Amino acid sequence: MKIVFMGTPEFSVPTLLALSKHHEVVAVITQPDRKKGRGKQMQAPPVKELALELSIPVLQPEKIKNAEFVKILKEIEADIFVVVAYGQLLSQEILDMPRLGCINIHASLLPKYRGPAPINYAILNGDKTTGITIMQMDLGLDTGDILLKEEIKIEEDDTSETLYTKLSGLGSKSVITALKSIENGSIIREKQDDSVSSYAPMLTKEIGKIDFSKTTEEILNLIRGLQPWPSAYTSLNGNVLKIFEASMIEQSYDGKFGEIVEINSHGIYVKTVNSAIIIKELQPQGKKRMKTSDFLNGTSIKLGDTFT
RNA sequence: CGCGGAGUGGAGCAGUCUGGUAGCUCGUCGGGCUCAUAACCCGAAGGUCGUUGGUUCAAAUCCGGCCUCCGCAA
Repeated sequence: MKIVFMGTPEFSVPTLLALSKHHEVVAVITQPDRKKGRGKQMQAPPVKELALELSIPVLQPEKIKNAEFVKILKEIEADIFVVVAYGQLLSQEILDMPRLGCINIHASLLPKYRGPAPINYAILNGDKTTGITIMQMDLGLDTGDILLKEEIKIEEDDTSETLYTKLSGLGSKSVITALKSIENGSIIREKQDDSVSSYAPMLTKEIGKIDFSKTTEEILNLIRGLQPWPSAYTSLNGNVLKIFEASMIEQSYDGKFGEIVEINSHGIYVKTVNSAIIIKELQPQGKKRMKTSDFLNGTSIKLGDTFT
């Protein structure tokens, strides 16, 4: 099939790669290069880099709804648009443009976790499974008819980072399957049940602040669910510490919430409402991410110090 | 030119203000102790102090350029 691909971040990359092997990708539409990072360096989206490697024409409209650009899109005369984390909303005019409409990969089992941060919220809420959904796009935000769903287990040691990779790979396989069914007419469209839908809003820095008066499980989910950004964080003696890896211990301790109740070769034990978390990997302000044992070699913290 | 922190043996840090023998904790290697150990004791190796110019009798330390890493903000 003749496909126009729309996507931007790393998540979209495996799908573009898979499509390029099975179909004719005639154009890649991605967000414009943006200033990123500390300096002001312009950076190309990951999808653009792959597209250039594959010698597929890249288009980067500031606004895809722009009349001028819509005209260009139309002239391409694609069979279908495949959209994966593109970052701009499409108009009805664009949705209607290709013969087979537009399909989208979403990283949750819709109608659960519509919106921009489905992977993170699956972990934050302690879900045991999640998955990806291929849907026929409509004007709403992730409200289109479901074409295909694939479920995947969330492992104990999964973080939003590892899940991101898994789901992005799964999505790239599923979209090929879905396209096959679309092509031979065997696809079945299923309406979403709005009454059980939920929304996963954009992440903010603020939600990463660890509240040690919560349970150990909740805190560990926070740590796992916000990687690699925005990260769970706390502070000690006025310095911000990001926490990257921690585990639980089933034992209750005396002391204030957030107090260091034990330090040993396993890590730093911090009291929570029901037990303690053991911090194993962290990152002090201005420093690199490091193992707790390394951190302890150069810092003088002691029992009774409290994270706030 | 967005704000700020940092580059010192393999790791994490101190020393830099107030130039003058390179230090701490851990790891590594050798030996000892122990039923045994990630524990303890003794000893050893390992660093052109990011790079490059300058100031000086003398620079990790003071001054200038460059490179790299990171936090914040976007």
